[in-house]
Amino acid sequence: MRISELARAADVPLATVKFYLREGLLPPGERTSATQARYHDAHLDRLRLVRALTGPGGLSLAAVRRVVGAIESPPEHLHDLLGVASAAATEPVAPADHAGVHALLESWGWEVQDEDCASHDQLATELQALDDAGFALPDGALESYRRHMEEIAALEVDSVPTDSAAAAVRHVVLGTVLVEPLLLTLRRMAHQELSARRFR
Amino acid sequence: MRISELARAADVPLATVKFYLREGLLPPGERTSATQARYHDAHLDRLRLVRALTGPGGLSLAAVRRVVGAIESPPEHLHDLLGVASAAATEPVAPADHAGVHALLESWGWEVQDEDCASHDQLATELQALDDAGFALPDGALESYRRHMEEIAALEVDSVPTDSAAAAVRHVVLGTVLVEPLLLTLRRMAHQELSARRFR
DNA sequence: ACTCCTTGGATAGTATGAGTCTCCAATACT
DNA sequence: AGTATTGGAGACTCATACTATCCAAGGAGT
Repeated sequence: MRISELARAADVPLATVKFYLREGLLPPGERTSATQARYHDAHLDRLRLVRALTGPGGLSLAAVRRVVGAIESPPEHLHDLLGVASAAATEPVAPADHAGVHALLESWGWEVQDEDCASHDQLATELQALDDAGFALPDGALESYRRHMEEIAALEVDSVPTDSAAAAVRHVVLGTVLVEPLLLTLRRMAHQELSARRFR
Repeated sequence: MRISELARAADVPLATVKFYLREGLLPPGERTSATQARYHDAHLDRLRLVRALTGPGGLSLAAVRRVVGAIESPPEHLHDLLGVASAAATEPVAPADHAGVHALLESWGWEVQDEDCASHDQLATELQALDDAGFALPDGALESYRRHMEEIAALEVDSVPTDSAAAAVRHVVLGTVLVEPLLLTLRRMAHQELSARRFR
């Protein structure tokens, strides 16, 4: 298909498609002449992926760039792949003091540490922010959060397709990014529901 | 304290404090003369709240404006208060078709519907996004997500302080906004951990 | 009283992110 | 032949969240 058809098919303004091409979020089409190129279903899929990630997923273009980078050069080991995909979708955070976090993880029996400890910094930063805001988590809350997230993650890890690397990355990225708002909305709705029962 | 002391105490640039005053995120100080005003601990608390919400909480100033609005005119019924606080912290979304969502909620025994259905629109939009991206939730995933979020919410609703309206709003807003990134990070770390066990 | 600092208020400027618009000469369809 | 479309480049726009500059009035230290 031609660029204008691609744009129409994905319901994205032509100027934006050109912009994504310039930014390398979309690979260039297959040139048929000096002023013409042809695009395929793969381009359409990619374009839809970009829109899903920037729109509902709320990712910045920088994060999307990392994600498509991960898709285009998948590491050979499936486990690393998941890590890369998940890291790509996360905004990087400044290094923090994560001694406390290490102790916590150990008490949970979590042994993985990505060598740069990015997720530890993340967690430490977030706990610090709660503290700075003068918000104390209720007793056992963190433990309970961990337990629930672990169960959710278990379900999700089991459903990752193991046949093709591309499919696995796609699944992991979308599952990570698009399910997040869903979880948060369910939590907020549950707050509504339970507070109605409790206080009315 | 004077404005410069306020700024220093909260570790916020003076120019930014002035900006927040202009924007109404910080109430004006108590005037002592034509060119002087005095600020109190309440101002410092507010300033720290704003920074916690915009920084780690990741809220836009528009959302912060809604939140402080909710804090300044608290509805008299505690339940409504929670709803307002939680709605204030959410970016509004365009109305969507939520017939399917209604059916879903009914099957969960969730009966609350805020009259404008904002959270239903939210949920419907997110499910739609998943669908548009060609991502099918594994069987029973949604149900499982709901169950876990309900349990988390139950814990949280029980820990809301019921003594003062201001304390309740503060708790709800911070708990909603600052715990969100925490939950997501735990989920991602759990993915790492479980995928390591599963695929290595 | 004199000097220098700080304040509130207003206006203007900056940085970043994410597009959007305009032109162009070179094709491509009809 | 004539109109429409293309790729490419550059400039422009819009929003958000600050920063910076300027000012005249008012306080503080000597």
